[in-house]
Amino acid sequence: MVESFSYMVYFDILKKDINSRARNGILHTAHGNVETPVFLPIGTRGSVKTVTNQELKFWGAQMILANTYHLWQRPGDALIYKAGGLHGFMNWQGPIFTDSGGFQVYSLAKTRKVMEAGVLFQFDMDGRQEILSPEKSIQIQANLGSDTCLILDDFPGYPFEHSRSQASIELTGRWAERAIKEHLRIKEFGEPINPGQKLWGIVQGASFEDLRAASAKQMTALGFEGFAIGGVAVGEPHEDMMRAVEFSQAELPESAPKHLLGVGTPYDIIQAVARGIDSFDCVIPTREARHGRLYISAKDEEGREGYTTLDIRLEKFKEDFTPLDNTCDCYACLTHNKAYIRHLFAVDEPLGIRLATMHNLRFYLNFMKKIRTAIEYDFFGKMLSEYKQVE
RNA sequence: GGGUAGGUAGCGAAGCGGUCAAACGCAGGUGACUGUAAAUCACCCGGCUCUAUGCCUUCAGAGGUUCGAAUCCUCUCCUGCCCA
Repeated sequence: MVESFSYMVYFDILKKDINSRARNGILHTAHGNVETPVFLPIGTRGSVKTVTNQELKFWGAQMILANTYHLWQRPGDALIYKAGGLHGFMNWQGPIFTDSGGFQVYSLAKTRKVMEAGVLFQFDMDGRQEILSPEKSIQIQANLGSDTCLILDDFPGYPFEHSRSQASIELTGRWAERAIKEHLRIKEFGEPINPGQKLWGIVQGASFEDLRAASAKQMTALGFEGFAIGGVAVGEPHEDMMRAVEFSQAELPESAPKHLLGVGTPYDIIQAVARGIDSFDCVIPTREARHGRLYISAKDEEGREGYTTLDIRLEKFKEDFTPLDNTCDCYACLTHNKAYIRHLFAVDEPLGIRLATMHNLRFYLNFMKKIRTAIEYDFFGKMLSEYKQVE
């Protein structure tokens, strides 16, 4: 877009790890700074399920992710625009990242049709059909006023096939050009709610080196202000995901901020940080919390720090009056014990999933803080080599 | 003492002559969940094993009828309710 554009304008790299591509940075947005590497809790429909903005902020959430497709369907971007954009509507003062609806092209594959013009969706709420085009996605995101928005993209599920993935990067590339034009048109002639909104490109190409490289080069050439790596965490092995990250990031500007879409487990995250990823979003901590799965710190036989999970619904916790995680400083751990939280799940008390959600989010947010600290004080290499899921 | 309704897998509860190891719910268990159609979903839940259109032991107990019984008959035990 702008030839002289410098990522330094809004992304500062403060520190680089000596032994890996991990780095600490600050992303400057119209709604404040974000320390990276960062994890974005997901608030698909304008709410991080069961939790308040005040709580999120208190626990250390810096930026949240919302969804174009779902907010478009209900309550509609026109209404959100009137409310002062998503920031005003949900009264979240911090930065917001919006997904383009591209993920729904994948997750709602049964009820949509991909065409060159865009994607024809049949809304699950009322059955009406609408086309989400690359331009439409940008218009909606402009009305939402997110700080970082994404191009509409297309990607296949797993297992990967070269020809299908090639078609996806080509289509995504054509859509990317249309998205940029629309983004610039709105900035120049429209009345965007957030003039500081940045549009990021998305690299696709599954785990194929040539496709990831081609896609990354194309996105870079198009001059995006940041890059997301997509099409991962669709069922492929962890190693394939890391290959996708490596192949993509190898052809992206080092100084640009990079987001890994939809990832992941703590292990996926730390491995991706080591490969140069600056931000993440994932439903794991929130969704799994509602399903009773809690992430807690744990050490292996050798005393190395990692994490494990537990299912709080199990009968074995019926009389366990100890905290979920005695190294955790979340409200749930400081105030309640396993037996009580298990009871709340057993009788379907909403407080159960709320406590579980706050714990998992706090766990993830603390985990990212540990990563930032490790990079800052030069022990990221040690942390990286030791941190994994222990049974 | 008389009458009446019942006794089914851990619990509740269907079934009322074959297609019944027995619906369904709960409890219990296992597994999923990665840019949220997910406070959800799948599977297991008498025993054995080659996990199967397989075998064994079950529907209070005993004994019958029948080719065949959780289902019908007789007696016994137990429980709720009503009458004395």
